[in-house]
Amino acid sequence: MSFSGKLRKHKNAPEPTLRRLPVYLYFLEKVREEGTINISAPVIGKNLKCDPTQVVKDLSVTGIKGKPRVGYNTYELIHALEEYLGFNRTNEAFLVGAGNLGSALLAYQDNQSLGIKLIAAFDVDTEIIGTSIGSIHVLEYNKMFHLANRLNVEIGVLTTPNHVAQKVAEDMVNCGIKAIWNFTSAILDLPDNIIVQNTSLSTSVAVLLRRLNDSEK
Amino acid sequence: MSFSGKLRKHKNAPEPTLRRLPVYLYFLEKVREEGTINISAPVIGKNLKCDPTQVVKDLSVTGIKGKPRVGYNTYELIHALEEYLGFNRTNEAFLVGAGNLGSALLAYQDNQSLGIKLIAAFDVDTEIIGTSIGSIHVLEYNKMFHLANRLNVEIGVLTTPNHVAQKVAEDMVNCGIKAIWNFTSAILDLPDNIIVQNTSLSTSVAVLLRRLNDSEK
DNA sequence: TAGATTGTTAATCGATTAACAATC
DNA sequence: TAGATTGTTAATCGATTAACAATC
Repeated sequence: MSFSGKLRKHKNAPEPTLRRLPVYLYFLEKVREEGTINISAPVIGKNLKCDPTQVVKDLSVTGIKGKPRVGYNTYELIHALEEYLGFNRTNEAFLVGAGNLGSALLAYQDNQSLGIKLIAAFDVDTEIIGTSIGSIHVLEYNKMFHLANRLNVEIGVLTTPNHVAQKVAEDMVNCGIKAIWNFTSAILDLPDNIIVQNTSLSTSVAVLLRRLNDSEK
Repeated sequence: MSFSGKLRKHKNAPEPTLRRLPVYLYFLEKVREEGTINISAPVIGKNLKCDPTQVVKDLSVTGIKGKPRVGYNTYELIHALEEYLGFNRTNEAFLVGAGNLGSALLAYQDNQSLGIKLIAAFDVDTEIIGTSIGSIHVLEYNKMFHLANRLNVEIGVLTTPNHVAQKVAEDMVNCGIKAIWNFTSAILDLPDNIIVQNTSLSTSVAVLLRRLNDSEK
């Protein structure tokens, strides 16, 4: 048995659980707006069409306690989820590649929170450098290196064409970026301590098509 | 033991496997361009940083056979993966909500295949109705019902604001759409036979932030 | 033939589900 | 008090990993 020096505030959630937590959070925010003060796992499960036992288990990772017969306090639960997921911190990020997908993300966050805050966008296309998307200016790519020194940005969003993705990712790492949200199909080869979160659209399509084909026997 | 009438051509892959298959496919296409004729699971594993045993198991769902000492024929494997994933069929789809994210998807598919083909886009905003994004015209939302009768579209892509998502999804179902690729945060309540593939951006962010926080002890 | 790789079967690991005691 | 719900522990289910025989 080992004692890791600093006490863990939260339990470590398995990834499937982690992926469900933002869904609960969105649902709870909707429910709070309707003025609901307490909500139970069975009610959450009914709305989200999932097993109430699993809801209880998932929510337990936040450390929040519910009351038998009553359920959880909506406000407390939202707060605990935001804290657990890190959504209440600023999480500033750079975006590289202000093309279609990139500008969609930039515009998106004006209306709805992503969980991270894009504070600057970079591109090499002189046609879009200097323009603004949402409230963010698109800057010359080379400016990234200079800006990275001043601001202490740890997250990079990669929405470039596939063929430059590896190079840009390496540049991001040199700028001190620790985690890359990769929307390209490129397979990034980076130091082990760098976190790469791949979000390929094909993955979702693959799952959708398969379920569709299976349903048609 | 039951005999299900029609012989299954392929094995049923677990979802984690399914999610990895497009990654193999992308890598193999890159490798084919370089002229590689045969490729083994250990080589794939080394490049994609995953376990060679798992590669073998994953690829086996396609039914393709490799040769000991040699590996798999690149071309055959790509073909089998495309077939298994359904990427070689047209998979025509409607998109509703030609805002930021919607237009990004429309423009995206001009450069790179999504695995599905968006053939029409609909919106209610008179400012964008009549415009073209990529090679697709944005049509008046009400036209969807008429067009759905003529074309036999089974897939709907939902990129509307959250508050209209449920209504649009119901309309899609009434148009005969069987599978919905949902980019909104809305929790859709639809008949059980309708396939809903949720692709929420927050989910990815949640996983990324957690891994980042964990890495910082 | 020797050695590398496939492919299958068994063992392990982890997540989900079920059962039940605690409690409000 | 009775009943509903939490929360924990055990059982099940499924995916990953390991072991090894088959084979080119």
